[in-house]
Amino acid sequence: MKMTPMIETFVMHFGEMGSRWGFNRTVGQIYALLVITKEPVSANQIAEALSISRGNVSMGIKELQSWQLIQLHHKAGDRKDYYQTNGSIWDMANKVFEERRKREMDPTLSLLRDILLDTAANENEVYAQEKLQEVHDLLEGVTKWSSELQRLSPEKLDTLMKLGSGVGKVLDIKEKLLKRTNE
Amino acid sequence: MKMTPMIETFVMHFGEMGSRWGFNRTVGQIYALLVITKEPVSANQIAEALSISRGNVSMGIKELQSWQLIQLHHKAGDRKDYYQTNGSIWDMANKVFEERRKREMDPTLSLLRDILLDTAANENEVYAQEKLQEVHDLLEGVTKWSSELQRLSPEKLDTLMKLGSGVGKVLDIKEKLLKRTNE
DNA sequence: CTAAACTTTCAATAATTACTGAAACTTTAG
DNA sequence: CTAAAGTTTCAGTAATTATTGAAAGTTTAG
Repeated sequence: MKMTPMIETFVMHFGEMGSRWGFNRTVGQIYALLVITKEPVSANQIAEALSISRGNVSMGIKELQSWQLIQLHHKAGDRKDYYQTNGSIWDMANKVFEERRKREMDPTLSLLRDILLDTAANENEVYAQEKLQEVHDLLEGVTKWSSELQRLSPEKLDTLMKLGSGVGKVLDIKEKLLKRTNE
Repeated sequence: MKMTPMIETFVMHFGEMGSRWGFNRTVGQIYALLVITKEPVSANQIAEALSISRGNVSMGIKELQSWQLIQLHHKAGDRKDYYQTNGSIWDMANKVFEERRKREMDPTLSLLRDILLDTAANENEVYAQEKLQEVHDLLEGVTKWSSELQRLSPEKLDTLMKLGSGVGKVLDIKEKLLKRTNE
């Protein structure tokens, strides 16, 4: 499978960005290739298109499957495994976001909970615990908020996003309504 | 400067997480140390506490300054440079978030814009461009939304976070109000 | 201006992470 | 059951990234 220059540009760029998004270059390239290819692609085709080893493709696929970003697809009368992306771009963003939360926030949150159970041994630790409490509360807030946003329907999320900072006005309206109810 | 076990646990953990948050281990450790230390700390104290070279501390400090996460602080009659964290924990989260957006989304967004200006050379590229357009729109939406959220006052943001998925109901109310106005 | 006190830079090297490819394993057609 | 067609694993190696420490640079007291 040969990539056209346009497609190659994107695939290579996505590879470079991959490491910033929490996966390695190869994984990024494989995913990009699957996103912009309509037909399911075999592991050998991936290896050929990206000029990487078959073994590397296998590990990349495993990684993408663990992120639930790709799907296995079989063709009748063909023993090869074919792959394609799983879900819409929006689903992809959600998955990446959730996976990153798990890797980037959950371990810290858990450690902070443990530390905050300990009793401070001196004034330095008292100050430290205050700060750690703040970090904990922030992480917990973001975690809860993001998991609740994910429970929102895509349409609502879309409305919310389009609203942008206009959300401030909507919050004001809510405040007023609440006040009126309480009066 | 000697760290107590509690403080060391946190500092080391933050170092490990650092690489997942977009900076390296040393930078994470230095920042953690500054967060939980009330008094400004000198570069030499940092090197001693973390058992790393003076040069490495210098580079770490440079990095943290570029993220605008720490501040220089001078003590009267002392030529040494002392450092302390800049702003609240919430400010820190904002800075990290913005910095990551710059590194993780802006370059891709810019590349996608360029590619989308090209004319598709064949049917594969037509399909590819459709997908790239989706990715572009998603990234642009998130970018715009996050920059608008940052413009919101901390109190509003707090309200919004606490609201969680309840934001759905508020959006419904807004819809109804709009309808009434249009009738 | 000079030298002491401090900071930064960067080439060399250490540590980490990713990739290859051959061997082991799995599945299925015949 | 056997062999062919495919996939996965993993030890060795390549590539990348982080760290050290000595040298160069900067600032200021005297």
